[in-house]
Amino acid sequence: MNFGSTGEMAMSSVSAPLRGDYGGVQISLKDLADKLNSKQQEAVFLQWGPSLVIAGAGSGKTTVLTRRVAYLLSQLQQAPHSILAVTFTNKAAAEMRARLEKLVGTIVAKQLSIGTFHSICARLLRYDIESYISPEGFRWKSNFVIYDETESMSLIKEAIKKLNFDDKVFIPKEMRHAISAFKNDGKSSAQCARDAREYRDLRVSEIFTAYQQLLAKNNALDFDDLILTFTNLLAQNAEVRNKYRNRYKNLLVDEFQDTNQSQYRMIRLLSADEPFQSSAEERQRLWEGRSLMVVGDVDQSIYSWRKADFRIILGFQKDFKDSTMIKLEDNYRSNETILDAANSIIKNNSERIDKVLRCNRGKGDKIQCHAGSDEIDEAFFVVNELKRLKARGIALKKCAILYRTNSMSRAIEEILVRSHVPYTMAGGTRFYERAEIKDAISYLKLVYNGADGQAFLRCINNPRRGIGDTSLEKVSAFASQNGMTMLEAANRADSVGGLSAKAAKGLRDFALLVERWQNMTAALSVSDQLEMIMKQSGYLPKLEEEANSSKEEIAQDRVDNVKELLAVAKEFDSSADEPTLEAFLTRISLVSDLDAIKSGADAVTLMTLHSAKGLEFENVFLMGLEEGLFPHFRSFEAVPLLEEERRLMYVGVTRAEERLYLTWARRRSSFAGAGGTGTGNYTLVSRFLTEINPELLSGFEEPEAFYREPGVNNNGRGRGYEEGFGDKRSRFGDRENSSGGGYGSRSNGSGGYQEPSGYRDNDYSRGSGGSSGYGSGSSGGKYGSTTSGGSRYPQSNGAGSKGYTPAGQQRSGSTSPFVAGPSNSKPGPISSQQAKPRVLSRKTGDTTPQPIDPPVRDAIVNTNFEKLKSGDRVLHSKFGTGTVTQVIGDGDKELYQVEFATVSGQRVLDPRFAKLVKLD
DNA sequence: TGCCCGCCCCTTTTT
DNA sequence: GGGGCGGGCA
Repeated sequence: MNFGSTGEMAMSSVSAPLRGDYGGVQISLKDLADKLNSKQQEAVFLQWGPSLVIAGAGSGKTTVLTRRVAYLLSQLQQAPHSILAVTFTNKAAAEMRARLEKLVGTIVAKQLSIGTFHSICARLLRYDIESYISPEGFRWKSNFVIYDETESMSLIKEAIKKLNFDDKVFIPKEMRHAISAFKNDGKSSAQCARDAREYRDLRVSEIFTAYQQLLAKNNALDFDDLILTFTNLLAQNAEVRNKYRNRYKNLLVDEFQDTNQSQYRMIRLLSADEPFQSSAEERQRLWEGRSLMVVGDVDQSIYSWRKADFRIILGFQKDFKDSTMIKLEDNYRSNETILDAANSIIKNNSERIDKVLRCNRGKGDKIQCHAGSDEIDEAFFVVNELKRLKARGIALKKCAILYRTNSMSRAIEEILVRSHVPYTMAGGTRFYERAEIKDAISYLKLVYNGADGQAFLRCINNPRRGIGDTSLEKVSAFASQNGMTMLEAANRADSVGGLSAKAAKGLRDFALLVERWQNMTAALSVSDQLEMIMKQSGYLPKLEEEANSSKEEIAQDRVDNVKELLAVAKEFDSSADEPTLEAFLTRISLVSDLDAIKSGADAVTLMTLHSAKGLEFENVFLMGLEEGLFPHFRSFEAVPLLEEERRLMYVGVTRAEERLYLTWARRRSSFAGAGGTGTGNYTLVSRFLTEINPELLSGFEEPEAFYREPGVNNNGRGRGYEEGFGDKRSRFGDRENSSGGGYGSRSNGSGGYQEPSGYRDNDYSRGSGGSSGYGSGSSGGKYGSTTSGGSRYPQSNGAGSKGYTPAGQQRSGSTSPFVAGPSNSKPGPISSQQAKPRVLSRKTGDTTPQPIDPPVRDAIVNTNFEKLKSGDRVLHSKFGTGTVTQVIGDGDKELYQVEFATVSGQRVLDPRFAKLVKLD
């Protein structure tokens, strides 16, 4: 494949549509080309036909896409409704729309179809799904609902149960995953049944079929169905296919590297008749008046777990023979240091399109690295750097904290809250996943689609209507016997045998209530409906009563959340183009919390690396750079998985414009982290960090050297954290210079510290012994990797990583000058115990110079805990809320006596260690 | 029917 | 270490 050529410019000339069709957008070529480089211009000014734009990180991809749309409108005189732009997230869609509004005006922009694959498919299916019959013979009605993971999971369970399969053998979660994978590959259950060769495959296909049947029965689709169903519909129904083909003559697809087979098939079906076999002339005729532009970057493909397949992008030119390829390699986002780091990381991957990011900016600061002693310490480092940046006049909203897994947000959040640094977070406890929100939405879903059994079950006895599981089973059986929905069966509760009078009445009353709401749908706005339903159902009164009577604050939160949903509905009523219940439910089903990030307030942004794709920040903190966490231990199994992790690292690094911080914790106490079995595992720094040219880094040493730091660190940290970068750099530079011989004297001067490379060794052996650490050795174990022996590294990391060796193996312990350390630490066999005395010695006020871990925490904790006074209300992570009853001591040694409602008696807490958050 | 206890699994990443 | 779910008991 020749990725070097840029191909032909045009396939044909413009054929002008009727005047006015294109909304009268007039933008001159000069304006369209303004500030674009030649490659960008080339992409914007392409004529008809298919094209592939390889757009490196920060290469102005979104600008090209929006200008391209403007060009289609103004120069190729395309009608706004002929343009379909597909993005990967709702947020990206919103941003593209906003930028287009500025470019071509609100009225025209409103007529453009911009959205995610899911939202576009959901919208189009509303019109045409009734003409669709699935390969299994199932049908849906236009008022289908979209099932989220939980709802789809209960259907999976139901399917397994219905088939009398053992859910220990066919684990629902695995089944759901398998079915999702099939769907993303474009496979129906009928196809799976045909393809099945083994017993298990066949059973899985049966579960798949049963699941689809249940979905149809509930008139529901899951996320994957949205795309697959629409794609199948296009393939199946020529009339529908032609309708959309004639309408959407100009397709643009962003983040094309994250497209899966099902999505790609949809694009092909929409774009032009199979161009694969035809002659060049035929193809030219087919593409006359049509265009397709896909934009992507293989190096940023991070969704293979969702069956995204970046090989699609590699094969695009084969599938679309006449496609033009343009590479955008000029990066306008990051400084040279950051780009060099990004390039040095990604070059370790084998499967890529050759591409180099060229820098258009200055060198910039070195990348700041920091090893925290644990995740709290790591978080403190980040927060203190944030504060320092802020003090230098840098707005918090220009900063982002990125991490591999959502669970990592807890530590940093805690410190942010405690330090009064405002933040916004994507993900975490999701609003739409809260029980009360799902309850409220279920009521709406049931009103909208009476067939929705999941919604029915969620609402029927909530609030209590005296209808228990036994009664519901009878209703359910009656419903399926008579081909009814649960709601219909409830309406005929009298005919259902064996119900108590109370249950029967409850069911009937409920059915009537829902019916009444259904009749009022057309007359009321969404928010009015929701408000009415919440009141008349007794749901909101119940919550309010709980909030009033219960001492739990959570009860009040529930009320507030429902009111928040009401506010969302009100906002929707006033802003949506089509403020219908249907549109509201569709939107709610497809939003993610990523979309909710506010850009107004000055707050630091917290999100996962995945969520960060497509965004940019002046200052980026990348946390948790530890083997097992990032790269995640699940990726150790195979090279392609590891390469995806590396791409994720590449994405993270290239988010930064000016400053990049890379941090990790030498010990992580969360359950996850190093993939261990629980508390306090020692970690290894991520291999990705070692892949970066050391000259670009400040504060990073090869792992075995970490533990020689004490002398240096004491000096440095004695001066606290309120110093500039320059200081730090020189400090580390110092150490670099002295590496080789200077440690001996240094250690004497500082009292030294037990060389701990041994305990790391020891930690390994514990790890491989199976009790802790990752790669627990057992091949069948949940966390078992392909790791063998004492090495925690997979055997398969040959693909480009620089032969990284764990520190403990490189240096086997006793050659270090530190071994002959202070008298209070014994040389010789090193046990894991020795990790602990470091902390203990601190507490006893030992005057010997401190090892590296505690001073970090202390230096920061001392200066940052919040001064409390008697009467203050505080929140403790474990004991809940309480009131300060007494302040003991003063200054940095203040202790607080706190009375907690949940814990009998009072407790004296040291604010330096206890996590106390003042409640305002 | 509702509550409580104990167990199990969890922590990739998202539409 | 914790949350969610299921089973058993009041």
